[in-house]
Amino acid sequence: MNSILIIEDDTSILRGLKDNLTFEGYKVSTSTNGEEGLKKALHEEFDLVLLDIMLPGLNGHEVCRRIKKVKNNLPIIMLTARSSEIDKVTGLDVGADDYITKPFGIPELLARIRVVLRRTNKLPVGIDTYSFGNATLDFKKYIALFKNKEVNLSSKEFAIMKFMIDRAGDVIHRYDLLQKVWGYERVPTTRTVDNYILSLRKKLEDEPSKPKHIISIRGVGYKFES
Amino acid sequence: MNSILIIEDDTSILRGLKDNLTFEGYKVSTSTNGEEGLKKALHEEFDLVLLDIMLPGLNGHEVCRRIKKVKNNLPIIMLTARSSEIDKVTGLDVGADDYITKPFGIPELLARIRVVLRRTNKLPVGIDTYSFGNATLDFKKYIALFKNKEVNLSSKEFAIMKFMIDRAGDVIHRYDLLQKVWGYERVPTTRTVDNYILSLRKKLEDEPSKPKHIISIRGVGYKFES
DNA sequence: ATCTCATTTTACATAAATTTTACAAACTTA
DNA sequence: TAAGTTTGTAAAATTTATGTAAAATGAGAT
Repeated sequence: MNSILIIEDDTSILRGLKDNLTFEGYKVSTSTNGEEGLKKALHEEFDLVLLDIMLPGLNGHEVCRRIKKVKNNLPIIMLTARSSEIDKVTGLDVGADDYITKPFGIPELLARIRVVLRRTNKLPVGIDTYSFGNATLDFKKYIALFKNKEVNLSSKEFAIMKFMIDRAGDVIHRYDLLQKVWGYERVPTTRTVDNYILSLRKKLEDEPSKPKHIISIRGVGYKFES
Repeated sequence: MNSILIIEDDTSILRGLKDNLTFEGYKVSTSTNGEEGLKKALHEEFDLVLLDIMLPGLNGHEVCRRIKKVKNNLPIIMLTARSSEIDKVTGLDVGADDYITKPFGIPELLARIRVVLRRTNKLPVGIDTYSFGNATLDFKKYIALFKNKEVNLSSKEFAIMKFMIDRAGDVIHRYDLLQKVWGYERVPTTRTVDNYILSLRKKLEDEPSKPKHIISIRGVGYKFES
């Protein structure tokens, strides 16, 4: 069951959201002001935060920025009032994963929540090793085995594999990889990605030049298949 | 619910439009001048823009051009006072999807809106595979099957199929295909399109020379029919 | 400071996609 | 039917993306 934290000062909207999300099977926790919400987000464990931009005290942008500073991987969807001139660019700039404009329908919100959760999904809790072909990766101990022999993967290589394995079967755009693995600002030449792919293939594929798991989709990006 | 942005400086027309469209169930946002309208169009999410040509400051043509430059797929219907041929032509030239001449009746406007929205409708959210005849396309995984065997489609071929399938049943002008799939600047010989069509038929039709799904409309372009 | 390793950039080769060209076939129109 | 278009088709020519290795850069550790 996924847990969601809602930070929203309008109690009628808050109640509506909570009821709907609870009904959908999410574990919901709420907060009506920025400071408290931030504290909860940082100290408790959530899978997603719904964050209103207009908040008394600490505003949504600031809360978002501070959450992301500490918990970069905690996904955040911003709720913005339609009449306000807030543009989505600044919202996403601040690190939010998505935004939705009020008034919004619950189905739309649910859809976005599913997308974000899916996108940021981690390996099932408790399991932090993954095997494919002759390779086994332990994402907790940062140990990689190939044909039962330890091979050295850098932390970025682990990050890439994690990202791809979490989305096994989906085509991953080069751009997404750069955004999500390398971070926001950082935009190295896209060839960097290719070189990592090359290196990972060398380390984890039986025949690096005929990869079975780390596959190119020309014109788009790469795909991991177990 | 579809959202519409109206950019119109005459406040009485604006009010009338807004009321009518709201009543019809659209989510309506408005703007009375070019600059602001442009900003909204670019930074917020709309399904359609109604754009007056005569605007103080930035005129409608210019707004249209700039919107299309960034959001090529955001449909725009121009509202024009003069019914001169010139206006129509330059209006469509600038990238508008349709135009309507004042004074117009609300039923006519509604009809055009429906047409434009229908035309630009994408595959239903969450569904990213599509089947017809013996072919199945997965637009997310970039996998194409024909008679249950995987065939290789390039990313551009996928893009063309996506474009046509989204408009299934509509005749698609060669020119549109070039504009929308290839982008603005890029204008290869139209024979390029034909060659892609040829290639797609070979890959996805039972009898490539007697296509059942990817159909030619002489003098216009092509049409996809499931 | 020097060494080591991870990371990024550069450069070039190669494979694949894309575009152009050319001509045949089909259709339109007068 | 003949002339003029438009489309089908294959193959050649060109461009672009990716594979790949090696050099340059940077950040820590000794």
